Amino acid sequence: MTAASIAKDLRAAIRSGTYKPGDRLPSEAALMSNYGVARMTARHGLSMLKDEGLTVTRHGSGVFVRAFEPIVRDTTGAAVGDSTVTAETDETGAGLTVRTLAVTAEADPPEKVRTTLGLADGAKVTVRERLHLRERKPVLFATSYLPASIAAGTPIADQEVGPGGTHARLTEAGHAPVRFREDVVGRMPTIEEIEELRIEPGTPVLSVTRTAFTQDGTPVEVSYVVLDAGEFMLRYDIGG
Amino acid sequence: MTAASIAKDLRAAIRSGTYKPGDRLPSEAALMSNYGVARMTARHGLSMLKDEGLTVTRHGSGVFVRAFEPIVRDTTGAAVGDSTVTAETDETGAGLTVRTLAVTAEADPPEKVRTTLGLADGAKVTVRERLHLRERKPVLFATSYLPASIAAGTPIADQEVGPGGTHARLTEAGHAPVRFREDVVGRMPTIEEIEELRIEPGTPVLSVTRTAFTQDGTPVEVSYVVLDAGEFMLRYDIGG
DNA sequence: GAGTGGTCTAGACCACAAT
DNA sequence: TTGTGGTCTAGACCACTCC
Repeated sequence: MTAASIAKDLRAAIRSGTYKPGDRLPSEAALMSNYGVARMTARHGLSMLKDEGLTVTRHGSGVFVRAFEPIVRDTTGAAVGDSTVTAETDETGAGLTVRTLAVTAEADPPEKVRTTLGLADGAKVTVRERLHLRERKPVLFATSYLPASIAAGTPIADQEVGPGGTHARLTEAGHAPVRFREDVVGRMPTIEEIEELRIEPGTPVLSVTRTAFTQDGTPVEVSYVVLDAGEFMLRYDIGG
Repeated sequence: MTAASIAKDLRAAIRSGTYKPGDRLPSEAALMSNYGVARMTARHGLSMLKDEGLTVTRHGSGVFVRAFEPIVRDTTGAAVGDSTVTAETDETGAGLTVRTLAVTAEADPPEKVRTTLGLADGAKVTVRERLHLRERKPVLFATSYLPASIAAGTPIADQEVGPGGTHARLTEAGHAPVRFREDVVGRMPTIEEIEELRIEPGTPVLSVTRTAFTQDGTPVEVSYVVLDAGEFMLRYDIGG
């Protein structure tokens, strides 16, 4: 019962404000003597808080109370900042930087993508991979798939899509996306995501599958977006 | 490095399908002899998988690969099933049961609620607390606040709100909600949420703050919804 | 160098599950 | 009763941070 009770005490202290975001918690050695327990027990108590996302540990330095100052991502997929911003721009109002990692003009789609886009066997897709950074820390990773029959040969298949992003290019090509579906799940990150987004232990990710449709209901883009849940709030405005 | 490598091996085996959802992983004793490590090391390797949400442990029985068969919750807040369903009904198409835990006709609002609803100091709110269950397992907890000036004296302040739920009653009272905002964050559950929703270790929650507005932009309801992320997918259809 | 967290060992006792 | 996971002890060595 002791590891759990250490966690309970510290949790209560954090909630009550005894320890504020950024503050250092007692060291393992301190907990050992305060509670008269073995080191592994003190450690286990602290690790519970880490698993709950309440704390972050810094090797050689200490255990600190975590803060949450989310980036608000609105319905359009843009981060909400000072002014209206669009996705795919270099700098959003929320201090986000977008880095285009890779663009492939023609690739074989994963089966899931092929069926979502309603493509024939053997049809190719254009793939865009992007990483969003907040003050140099990666916070969002997105992979978009578009039918190569639409995207190849347009700026969508280039490293730089130009002003307005892929949606502007799609519109110019007569495939204006007007309807979107976002499916959101929360889960713990994979090892790859932990490395890619440098995710703190105890932090889940939000996994968003976004599909864009034209007026006649044809899907023109499917995107898989993984967001560090410690950095984001998703905002959906419905109706009006 | 051994605990991590045990986790790595098992993770790879799960991903490759060697162990399928529901399968039992090797016991701690088996891992000890297979890898020639101490028990705590084998345990640590297994606990990593648990923290990643890949496995569930059953005391006295074993460690099992986890499944994910999400309930789809659509934009209206209803679970998507066989037919069109509405929130607040007893049985939704997805086999969800709604239990109304408590209804308070007049209560003092938390400060956050008071400002969101734009209430004067001292104004009261009607509070509704509901729990959704999937085959007896609680999966969603919701607390709704409405201005008592609107809700008190109507069926909204009763245990049973009647057909169509609170929104139908609000509409009848001339406060039809037509616009909604949902703010979604992912995080690890609190201890209370773990108990209330019986959440598996390594499972985050989705925390949704839902605000309903009338035609003239007046907020008429704010709801705080906590969903077991191991059970739900949120679906947002935008535009059209 | 002193203090911090990260990992591992070898053993103990307890609680729960299946039989 | 046997095998499983849950918890704890007491000690070791390592890696990182800060002074």
